[in-house]
Amino acid sequence: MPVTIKDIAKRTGKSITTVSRALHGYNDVSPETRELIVRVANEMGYTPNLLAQRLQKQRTDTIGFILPTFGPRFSDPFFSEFLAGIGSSATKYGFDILVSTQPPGEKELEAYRKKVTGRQVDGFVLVRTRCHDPRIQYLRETRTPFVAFGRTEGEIDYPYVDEDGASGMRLVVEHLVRLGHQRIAYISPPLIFTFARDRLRGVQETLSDAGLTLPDMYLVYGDLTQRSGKVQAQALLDLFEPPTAIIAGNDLMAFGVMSAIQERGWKVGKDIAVAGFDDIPMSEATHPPLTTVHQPIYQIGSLVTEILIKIILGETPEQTQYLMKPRLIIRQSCGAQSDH
Amino acid sequence: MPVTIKDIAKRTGKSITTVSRALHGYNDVSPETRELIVRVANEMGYTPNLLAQRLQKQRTDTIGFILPTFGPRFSDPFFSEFLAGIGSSATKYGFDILVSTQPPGEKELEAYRKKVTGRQVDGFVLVRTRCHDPRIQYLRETRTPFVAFGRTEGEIDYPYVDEDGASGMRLVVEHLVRLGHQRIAYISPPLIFTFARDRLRGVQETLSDAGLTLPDMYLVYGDLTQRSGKVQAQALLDLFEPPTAIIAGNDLMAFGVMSAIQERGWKVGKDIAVAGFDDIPMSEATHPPLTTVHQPIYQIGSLVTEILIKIILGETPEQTQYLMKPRLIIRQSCGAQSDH
DNA sequence: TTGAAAGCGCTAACAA
DNA sequence: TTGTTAGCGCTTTCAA
Repeated sequence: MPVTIKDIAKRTGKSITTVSRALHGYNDVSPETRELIVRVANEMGYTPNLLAQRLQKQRTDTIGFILPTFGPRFSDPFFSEFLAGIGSSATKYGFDILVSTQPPGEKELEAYRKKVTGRQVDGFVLVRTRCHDPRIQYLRETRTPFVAFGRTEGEIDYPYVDEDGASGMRLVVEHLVRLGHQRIAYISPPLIFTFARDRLRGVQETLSDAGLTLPDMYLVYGDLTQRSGKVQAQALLDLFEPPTAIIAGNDLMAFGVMSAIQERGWKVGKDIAVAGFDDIPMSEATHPPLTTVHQPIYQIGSLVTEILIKIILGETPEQTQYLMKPRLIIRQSCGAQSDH
Repeated sequence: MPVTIKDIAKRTGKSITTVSRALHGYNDVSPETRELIVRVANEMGYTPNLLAQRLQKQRTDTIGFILPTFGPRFSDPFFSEFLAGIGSSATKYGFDILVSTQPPGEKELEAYRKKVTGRQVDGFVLVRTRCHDPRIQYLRETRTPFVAFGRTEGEIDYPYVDEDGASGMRLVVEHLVRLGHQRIAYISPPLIFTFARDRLRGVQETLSDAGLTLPDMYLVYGDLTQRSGKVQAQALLDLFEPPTAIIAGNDLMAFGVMSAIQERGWKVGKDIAVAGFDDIPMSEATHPPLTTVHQPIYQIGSLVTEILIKIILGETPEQTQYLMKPRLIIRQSCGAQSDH
């Protein structure tokens, strides 16, 4: 049986109230009493029942995070790293993380609703925002605190952290153009995601600034997995006039592109250039190492969570919308030598 | 303000008790009363306060999972997939998952203790068990339900699911020996992990059964990351008599090995064979696709959680210790053609 | 400086 | 079939 303040009260001959106050370090308890109570509490191995504490306080010190899983082979390294980032801030502020898994769709909102109305969490961290995101709408309506990694379309005002995907792609395209590429293809993630539209826009605009275009046959779509990157790349390579460079909307797909190329006996970075986006740890260990746009996922997870917690605590964060400037990591997959 | 049963009681003119009973579908409530209460509850948008419910029930319907993070670039895809597996079972039984992050070490046990004594969780899912695992000792002492993915050393009896790593490595080594390899090197994960010892044992025993050995210079250690796989492989390739095959203790390190080989202009699967362990999704998309041992991470996560929940619910699972038989996935990184 | 008492929202034993 | 009452473990007003 776990120790309660009642047990401590009995043991010390003090009242429950006094015990509670002593344990919280209030100054309306005599030093001797406090000393006694604290000592006994330690001896008995007391730790507060957080459920009771929270019921009383009407605050859970818990943030919610719902993983958008897509079935068994769901292993985007993104989420491990992001979760680690959330965890670092949560721990720092003594918050817990309540995680559940739920594929986007009908029942998704239900999962959020249950946690909100069940008063299980004080707020949410959102990822993979969509252009029209029902989650954001719902959380705003219910005035539930949340911070998102990613933006939506339209003029809705809410706290977010995002990386400027358009600028990121600008760096990539400019790099390729500088290397002399004219026929550049792009494998885009599904356009329901806002980041996908941003990145596509970045590709198109930069291409057009350089006097080039992204013809329809060079624009294909993948589902963010390596497998789809490979499949789409195969189609691109089968074209009568295949591209000389392929940009993938994320690193995972870029890996697929590389293996499609290598399967034909061609050399990545020599016969054909490949670039990705995200700079997941694995991208420096591929052959050749992947040129990509760095995205500090851990730091973003950590920042998002910190903002959220401040909002929950009623502090007003000095800034609630961050648009991070991306950085191009030049490795060897585009043929250029690394700069450092 | 959220709706409580008190509000419903007031509105319907019934007592709090009756409302509670009607909402739970007890049969000692008249049909009309029940119908009325349920209707009003829906109208008012009632959902129970889970905190209160749990405080009363003395059960949290929550399982704990502590991620062993190792700093910013923590993105082992293993955890995403495993967590998705946990989530699938948890959702099925209406359980929540409380996640926190904590690197192994001094404060690790503290993290478990806080959740246990704070009565925040009903039990734990453990991963990456170590040969002598303080977490298991602690949870057993406090009689906290838990199920582990992985075993420990010694004769401690507890519920676990594990894959037979020794048999897995046997399949790999036999495959390589069959292909004619005599000089086989092995990059082992840190031996504090039980799975690392199992896999090493499997390599050594099978080698010795085949009349071969694993000389000291062919046994090196990595930390499970691609980077370390690469570094260790470079050392192996620099040997006066380099191995003709390199087995990595996990897929991530195997990727590192492949890129070390390719960096020298050699061909994986032709000049030198490479094998991994885990069969993470990415391993079929590398170039060449990686021969490895399949580990159904999602299913294991799901099974572990299901067993745990049954234990928590007081049911006696028919079986609490699973040792899964591994399956070799032959792709092209060892030079053999895929079977299917 | 201390304690009695109320209440957070809920469940359940008991009585009516 | 229904309501009264107590209590889960805690915090906090209020009065002493």
